[in-house]
Amino acid sequence: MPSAPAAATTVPTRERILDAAEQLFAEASYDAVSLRMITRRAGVELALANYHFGPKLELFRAVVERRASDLNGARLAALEALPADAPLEQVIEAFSGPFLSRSLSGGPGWKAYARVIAQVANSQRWTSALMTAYFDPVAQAFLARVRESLPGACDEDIYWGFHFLIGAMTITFAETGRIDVLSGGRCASSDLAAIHARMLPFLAAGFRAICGPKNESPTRGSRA
Amino acid sequence: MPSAPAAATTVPTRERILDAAEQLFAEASYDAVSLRMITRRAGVELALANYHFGPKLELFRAVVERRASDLNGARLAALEALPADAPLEQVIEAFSGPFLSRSLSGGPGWKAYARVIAQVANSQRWTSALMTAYFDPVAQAFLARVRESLPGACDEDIYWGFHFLIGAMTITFAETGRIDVLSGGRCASSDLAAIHARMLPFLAAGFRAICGPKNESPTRGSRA
DNA sequence: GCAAGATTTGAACGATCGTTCAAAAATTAA
DNA sequence: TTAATTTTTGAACGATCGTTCAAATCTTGC
Repeated sequence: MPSAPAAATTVPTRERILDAAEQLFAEASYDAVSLRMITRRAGVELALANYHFGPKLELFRAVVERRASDLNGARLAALEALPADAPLEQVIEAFSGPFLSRSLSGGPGWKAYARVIAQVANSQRWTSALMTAYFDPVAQAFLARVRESLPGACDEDIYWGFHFLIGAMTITFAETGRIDVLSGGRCASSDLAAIHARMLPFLAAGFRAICGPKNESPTRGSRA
Repeated sequence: MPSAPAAATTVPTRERILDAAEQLFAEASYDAVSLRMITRRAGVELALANYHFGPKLELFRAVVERRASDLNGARLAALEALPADAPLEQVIEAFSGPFLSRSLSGGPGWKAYARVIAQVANSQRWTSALMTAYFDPVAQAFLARVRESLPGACDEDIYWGFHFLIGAMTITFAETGRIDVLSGGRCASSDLAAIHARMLPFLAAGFRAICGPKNESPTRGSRA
């Protein structure tokens, strides 16, 4: 850093470990990935993982943390750039767009990161320790904007709408490949363009359906 | 089975192992659960897991398989019981209802099973081996009914709608507890009644939004 | 050049993993 | 009752796990 980026700049050990861990944690669960697999892929000695990050859990946390601030910043900027009367579609786009575009064209690191986050978001194991710490503030900012664009909606409906939204986004970023099999190849998990064209209308319509100003009375007689 | 259910019928070893495995696989990932943890909870010797199920992967598969046929049967029955012109909401209900009701009031076994399936559905690891084998046939039957209730919709839109639906259902059954934290306790992951009241309208509206007979041209000028 | 600090190495620790196996116990069939 | 079969036991196998540590190496400040 002081003076010599002359030759091909070598990637620092810390980042090499993070890159390898990110890739492997994207492909398998936390427990299925060993520190030896990570350091082997990074091309460094096993003990360096502990030297730079401490216990394994801290390394995983560091993987989640590394790109979180950039993602959160982009999301917040997109939310703040919205006009005061932005329609729901634009609000959702401000939340999902930064993640989608990074996963689509941010390089293999972001692609892997998106899958790691999908794994984190779908397991109760990481909810309090990771999701709450790194993603809830932005989620709250997003929900505040959703509230503005759905006047009259009650908070609970909005929270549940957000819950379904996170589920749809999560399985999308997880890229399980099930839709590829199910559709006989007509759809591809990796086709983020197809996703982008459909996810927004789907989620916005869903939100509006449950956040309408008057829900039918829950004690309504009809049982169907 | 032959003649003597006289005293308190003891649970066969095979099922005790399956029950313990189901509980533990619901709480943690496949790799985080060891055969020793399973047999310890089941109160049997370690070697019995291998004796009855073979390798660990086969035990996991057996856990998934055990309740699959009952669930699939209930789903297919609900689909076939629909009138020919059933609206989309009823079709989705026929698919989600049997799972929701079992998770809600089918006992702790079904509750755990729902979380295991959520885990399976969200990881590419199990897609081909488990999801395709046990759940794709019913999914195809469901999609056929969806197609009928959305005349004019193209297949790709329906597949992507199903994809988002599975994502929303998956994160719901996973019960990560994130919505509990995010909402400050106003919503509960385990409140399946609240879910049931909102998931159907949300998903049906989403389907209709992307399966409309005419999508707006993707090259439409407006960039918002 | 030389001392001080940061980084890397290589090996080892105890623990736990999935799996295997021969012998004991329980069950079934005759 | 005996013989055949199924089920259970208890112990061990080699392998891999996360973590630790002292020594070696590299980097930095003087």
